[in-house]
Amino acid sequence: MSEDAPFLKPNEYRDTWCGQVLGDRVGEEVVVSGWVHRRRDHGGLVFIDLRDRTGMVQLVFNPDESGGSFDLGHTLRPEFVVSARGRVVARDPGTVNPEMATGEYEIHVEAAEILAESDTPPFEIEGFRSEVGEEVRLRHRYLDLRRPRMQEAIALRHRLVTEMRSFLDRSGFLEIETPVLTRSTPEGARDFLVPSRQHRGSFFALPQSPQLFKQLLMVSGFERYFQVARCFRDEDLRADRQPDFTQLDLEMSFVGVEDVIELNERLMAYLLGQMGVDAATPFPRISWDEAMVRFGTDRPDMRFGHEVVDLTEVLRGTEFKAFGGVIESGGAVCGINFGERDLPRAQLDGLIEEARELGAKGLVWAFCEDGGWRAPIAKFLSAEEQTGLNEALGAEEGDLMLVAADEHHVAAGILGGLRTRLAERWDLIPEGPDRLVWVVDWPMFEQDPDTGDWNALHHPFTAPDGEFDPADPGSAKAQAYDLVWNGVELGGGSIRINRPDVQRQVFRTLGIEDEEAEERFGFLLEALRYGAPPHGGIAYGIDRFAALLAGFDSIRDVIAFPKTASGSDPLTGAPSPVDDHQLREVGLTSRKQAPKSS
RNA sequence: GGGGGUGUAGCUCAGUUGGUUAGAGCGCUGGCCUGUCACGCCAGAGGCCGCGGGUUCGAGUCCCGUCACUCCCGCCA
Repeated sequence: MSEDAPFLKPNEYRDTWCGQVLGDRVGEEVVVSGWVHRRRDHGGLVFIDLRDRTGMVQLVFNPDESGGSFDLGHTLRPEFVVSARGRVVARDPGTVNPEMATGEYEIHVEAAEILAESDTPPFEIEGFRSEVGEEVRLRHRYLDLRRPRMQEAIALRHRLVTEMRSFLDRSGFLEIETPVLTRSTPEGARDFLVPSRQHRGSFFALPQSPQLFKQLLMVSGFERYFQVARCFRDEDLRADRQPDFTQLDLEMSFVGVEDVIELNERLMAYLLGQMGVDAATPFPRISWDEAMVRFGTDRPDMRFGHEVVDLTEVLRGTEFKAFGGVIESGGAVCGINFGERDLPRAQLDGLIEEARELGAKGLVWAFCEDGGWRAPIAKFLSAEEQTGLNEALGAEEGDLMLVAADEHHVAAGILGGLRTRLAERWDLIPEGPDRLVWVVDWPMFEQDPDTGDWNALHHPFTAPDGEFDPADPGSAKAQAYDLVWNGVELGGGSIRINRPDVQRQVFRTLGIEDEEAEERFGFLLEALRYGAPPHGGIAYGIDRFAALLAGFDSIRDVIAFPKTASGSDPLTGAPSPVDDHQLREVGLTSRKQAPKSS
């Protein structure tokens, strides 16, 4: 493991960590304890790899030196918990194991004791031959977590959080806890509900974030707050989404966008430095509008090009109906040049299928050939259009272009989605530093195309940039910012509204009338009447942060006890039915009896 | 809620056109082995082919349903 071994006060079980059996201990008598990692029984000689948190060391059971403990050596099995006393010896040159940190040394056992036996584990703690399925790992998570890779990931997460606390402490932030049992404020994600026994028929909700409480703490005058906060959202899961997850939440008073960004840029530079990440600083900024146009997403991966190009003007008036029709009805045609690439027809068809999964009605592929297009639809496009498209996309001989037509944001979104998916498959990401980027100048609202309702793009407490004109919500910009790391949304925040009249105005725009706002958020509106300072902050996804640092695709690998994609825990069997007595106490009846588990 | 993938021994997987007694590697158990380190050699045990139904003389294989895991879309202020 990379971390140094912790201080050890010798006791009956150990005076030395396994990973610390090195040259300076040769000739000494040591006591070590740990788990049997592997056993190599030669009959007259038994080798045991003993593992603890710090690493591994080889024990040798030898009839000349081990005495009565020699027979015990034969009975050891994987994952037995063993304590052994013996002498540290430098191995003969021919028997050194260069793969092992302690491979030049070994312990010649003089006495040993089995502290606990183990059933045969359902899978090898460190399988070299294949990766064990995730369901089995989660079912026996306590064994999965014994694997050095998992121990490192959990330790890395600890170091990340420790450095966060350290930096913020030095910067004058106070860590303050906020309630987990709180009030449901049904905005955004679905709430997890907890029935109240003392107030039958009423419910607590688990917080989706500490948003409102941290604003209240600013009203209270703490000025700088942070929290490593557990958050809960009852939505479907993904590789990067769990129903309960952890945020680094922070908030500051008497600040504007620049102040929050400045502090967080220093925080991130410090953390990345501590964690050994090579990242370019300062972090560039891109407006939300520009990100959507150039990359088709609000979380652009800036490590590589192949940006979205608007081809609408090149194709205005085209004979090809699939493009011309879309343009006439106000839509756009967008394309990406993916560079020189030779793909069989089947893979090109596969791309069309992937585009459909992303919501495309269709996708056109084309190769630049002899200055024109080689494509199934080439015959519908004039020579001028073909050369114009190649020029707009900067296409050279042999380049593959993918083109989609739809409303502009839809077409750009599809291509941006393909760009992200193809980045790794086609090795589009060059070697080089990581790219963190601030996405700024977010719109305050987006309009639901079906209902015409306005929804908050960030959240309803985000301060507008400048004076807010309720008559024109569509053009209002927010003082909001997201930090995006290699295309992953790492965190986001905003300056908050600190005036009750503005807050009411925003609620009204969102269709929350004064009476309803009073009912749901009255405590916040009231607090804002008692001298709320200008304030703003940000929240980071700690699980995602740790997963990126550890090189895992799924945040489950940096969470000790995560849930499966269907939101259950194979280890404990949660969620589970509860008996009628428990339900009666909280005044509930179950409409549907869940099947008894196990 | 929708789509894709997977489900066969403890683990990772193979299993042909529907055809005899379902295989491999690892692990496990027993035996042998004094320098191994993914030890080696010999022998052995181990199966509800996810579950339910159907087609068929015959189903791991085909059909229908269902469950679990996984990835994606929707959803995630």
